[in-house]
This record gives sequence, C-alpha cells and structure tokens, in this order.
Amino acid sequence: MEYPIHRFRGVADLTDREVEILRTLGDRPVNRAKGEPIHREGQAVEGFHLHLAGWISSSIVLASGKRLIQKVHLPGAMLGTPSMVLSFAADNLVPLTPAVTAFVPFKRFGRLFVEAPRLAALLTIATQLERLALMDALAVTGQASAREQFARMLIDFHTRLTPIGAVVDNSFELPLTQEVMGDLLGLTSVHVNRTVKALERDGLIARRGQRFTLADMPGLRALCPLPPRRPRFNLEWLPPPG
Amino acid sequence: MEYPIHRFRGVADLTDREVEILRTLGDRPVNRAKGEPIHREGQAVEGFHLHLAGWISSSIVLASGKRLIQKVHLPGAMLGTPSMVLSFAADNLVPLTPAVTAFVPFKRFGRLFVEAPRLAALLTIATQLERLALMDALAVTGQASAREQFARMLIDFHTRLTPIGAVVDNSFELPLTQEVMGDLLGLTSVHVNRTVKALERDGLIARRGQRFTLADMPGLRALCPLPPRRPRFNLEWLPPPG
DNA sequence: CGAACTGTTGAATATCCTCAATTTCAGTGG
DNA sequence: CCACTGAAATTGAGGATATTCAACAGTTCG
Repeated sequence: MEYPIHRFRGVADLTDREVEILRTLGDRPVNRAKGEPIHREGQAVEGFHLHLAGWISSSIVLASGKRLIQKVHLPGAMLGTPSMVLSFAADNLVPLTPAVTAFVPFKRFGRLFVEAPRLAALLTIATQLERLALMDALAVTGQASAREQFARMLIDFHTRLTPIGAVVDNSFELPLTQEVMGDLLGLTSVHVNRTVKALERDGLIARRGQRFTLADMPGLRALCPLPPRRPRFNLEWLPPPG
Repeated sequence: MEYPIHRFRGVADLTDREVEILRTLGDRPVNRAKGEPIHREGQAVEGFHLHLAGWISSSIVLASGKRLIQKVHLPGAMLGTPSMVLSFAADNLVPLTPAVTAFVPFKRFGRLFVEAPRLAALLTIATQLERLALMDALAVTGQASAREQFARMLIDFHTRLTPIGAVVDNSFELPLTQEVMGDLLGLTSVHVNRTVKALERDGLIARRGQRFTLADMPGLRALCPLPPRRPRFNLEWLPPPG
C-alpha cells in the first residue's frame, strides 16, 4: 500500500524525484485495528505517521474527562506532526475503522529541508492548511448552533471524500457513532441525535444505517456558517523544484 | 523597531547569520492604529506581517454575522501566514491597541527554504505551535464552561506575557473589552461580565481597570481544563545550522 | 460637558445537557 | 434458526448554562 499524495499534487506539480522521495518517506505500512491507539497524549514521540487507509481521529482529553475530537483524518493526511515540537504527544490518535499508517522518523523529515527544499515547503503548506481547518472549526464550534455545525460537518466530509472517490450521488458512508460526532462538534450524543432527526424530518438529509445522503445541498449550504476554503494551486513563491 | 525573535531562540540556538536573516526579513516597520484592519477576510494577500509591538486580533466572521477571535497575538508573532496557501486572506487582522508590524512578501519567505533551511524549519515549527494552540483552544471552547475557559485565558496571557516582561506580581494589563473577550471565548459580553464578577467574588482574581491580578494561582490552575504545553528546546532532528 | 463606548445588572428565554429508560441492530453462540 | 448480548440509537422529562433584550451606570475623550 502506498501513500496517497493527491494533496500535494493539489498544490504544485511535483517532479519525478519529489514523487519518489514522498513515496519512500515512510517505513513499511502498519495495519491498525479499530480503537487501538496509534499514540496517546503524553507519550514520547520520535516521528509522525503517513495516513494510508481508514478513518483516524485525533482527540484531546480535558481535565474533566471530556474529550474533543480535533479532527477526523482521511487517507493522505500526516498524523501527529504537531507533536514534533514537543517531548510528548499532543493528541490521541485512534482509528475509527481498520486503518493503515506508515511511520516517518522526525530525523528523516528534517533532512527534507536540505535535500528537497520545495517538498519541505509543501509540508509547511500542508500544516498551514490544517491550521486553517482548525481556525474554521474553532469559529464554528464557538459561534454556531448544533444544526449549523452538523450541516457544516456533512459538507466538509462531502468535500473531503469526493477526491478519494467515496461520494456517489451526494451520498457517502460515515463510520462515526453519534457519540464520536458529538465529541467532534462539542455536543452530547443525545443532542447530536436530536439534531440529525430534525435535519431528516426537514428533508435536508436522508440516512440508511451509516450512509448519509445530502438530499438538499442548497439547503445545507445555506445552513453552513462558513464558505468552503479554496486552496491555491501552483503558488509562485515556492522555491524551485529540486 | 526590531523584530523580537525570542520565540525562535526558544526552540534552537541561532547562528549569527540566522539572526541577521531574521532581522532583515521584514520591510520597514509600519505603525497601525487601534481598530484599523491590517487586512480583511477575502482580500488578496502577497505576504505576511511580523508583529513588532501592540496587541493584534485575528478573527473570522460567520455568515450569521457572529465573530470569533481565533487568537490575540503578541509581539514576536507572524501574522497572516495561514493565508499563504490561499488567494484571499483567511482572517481579519485588527489591532486592539496601537501596534507596529513589518511586511514580508511570500517570495522572500520562499527563498528561505533554499538559503537558510534550518530557519525555514523553525518557521514550520512556529506554525505547528500555532496549530497546537488552536487545537487546545478548540478543545476548551467545545467542552469547557465559561468559568474554566476564562481561567484558561488568563493563565494563557500570563504565560505569554511573562517572557516579554509584561507581568509583575501575577498582575498584567489586559487591553481587551469584555466584548472582545467574549468573541475570543465564544461567549457573549454579558456572560463574560457575569463570569468575571463571579471569579472576583470568589477571590480568584482582582481587577483595577484593565489590570488583572491572578490572586489565587493554584485555584485558577485547578480550574484550567488543560495543562500548559511545554515546547521542546533544541530539537535534534532539525537540519544543521546554515 | 456631552457623546459614545464600556461595564453592570435583572428578567425572561433558548439551547443544550443530564439522567434515565427503551428500542434497534449487528454479531455470537447454542 | 433463534435467543442472547452489548453497543448504538432514540425518546422523554427536567435542569443548567448561556443568550437575548433591556435598562442604567461609569469612563473616556474630544
């Protein structure tokens, strides 16, 4: 199994050499069982993980015991990079489905800055994109209603699942329990349930098991508290391809 | 006025050449009036800003008109870097006090990756630290009570103001209106006021105008929903100094 | 000194949470 | 094939936290 690099291609045309470096960046792929933590808050970390398959959550636990899922990652992500500035992991990485990851020691990552400067810049860009996602999540969590948040979550998954071919007719599998959705949005599972049922009743969405159909896209978009971000292709300030 | 580089020194020993590059990174400093936007959401951007003096907020406005202040920046920050992956600015940068900034075109920033790889890596690290701050803010905004959030905000400012010498006897000036604090925490100004008064009544803090005194640090820390982050000094995976 | 902003307080309300019970469903073993 | 199990989804009732609306006091600044 190989690292899906569609996210980098989305930002710049990669040279063959750069593609080769990306493909050989990680160690041998590792299978991860659902629910088995990849790393835990507070553990020492020596590298990050390339996300090859499955759904993986990154969460933080508060003193009160409450958990917030900071992001649900999809294949192509780099997991655990925020911890590269710490002695101990900042978050809990837990697969929500069976998943596959490949380890990248920070040392190998550090060499990129010398050996493939443009690739290093692209990784910086990937980090900025994650930061933007967090900014938006923070704004929405802080100021939007449960209904608005839920609509945004659905459209966000719709947007992110499309490039990996997991959306058909505005319909996709969402392998998250309502409790997980609650931890992702900062709501209780009870309130998530009431919100889902309300959206269904109003004809905005339909469900069959964990398959969600966005029945009324204009309606959902109107509910969305924020417009989608449009990353820029081929940034002209990047260093020359190496 | 010069760019305060204490944040980078906090992560690695800089060489003279690196210090020199950092000091000459920005254009001539510009004075910013309180309330005069440095840039607005949706505007085209060609670079970011080094933060030399004053307090500057970065905010996002939702479709509903509600505003969330994503972060209140202090001198030493790099402002507007998330927008480097977009055609249009992601946030509104507005000084909360008179402030000074210096512009850095993205082109000049991009050259760093070739000319000073370790410095480029340090800027990546700065971004990861901001990302961590957002992760924590998201967790707290999503799951903590107003009282807990407020305690955390105070301890956060205490921590960040200390290295720039703005804290004396657990006491510091906080040039934010209660409405700004509300937008920062995802609360209304009315509820911020009630929360402040309650903390005062309980002897956890004292106020005189905008000067806050953290009268009961242990009590405030106990209220904090998250422990403080401890960035690591001298990361051994960084590329060699250039 | 007056205007505008900020802070403060009360009353009514809304949203979301907590607790608890019940139903549904997928998977297991008899 | 069916009962059994545990997890997840669903629903109701009551309560807590935070919002909204509104009024008023205090500050700042031209």
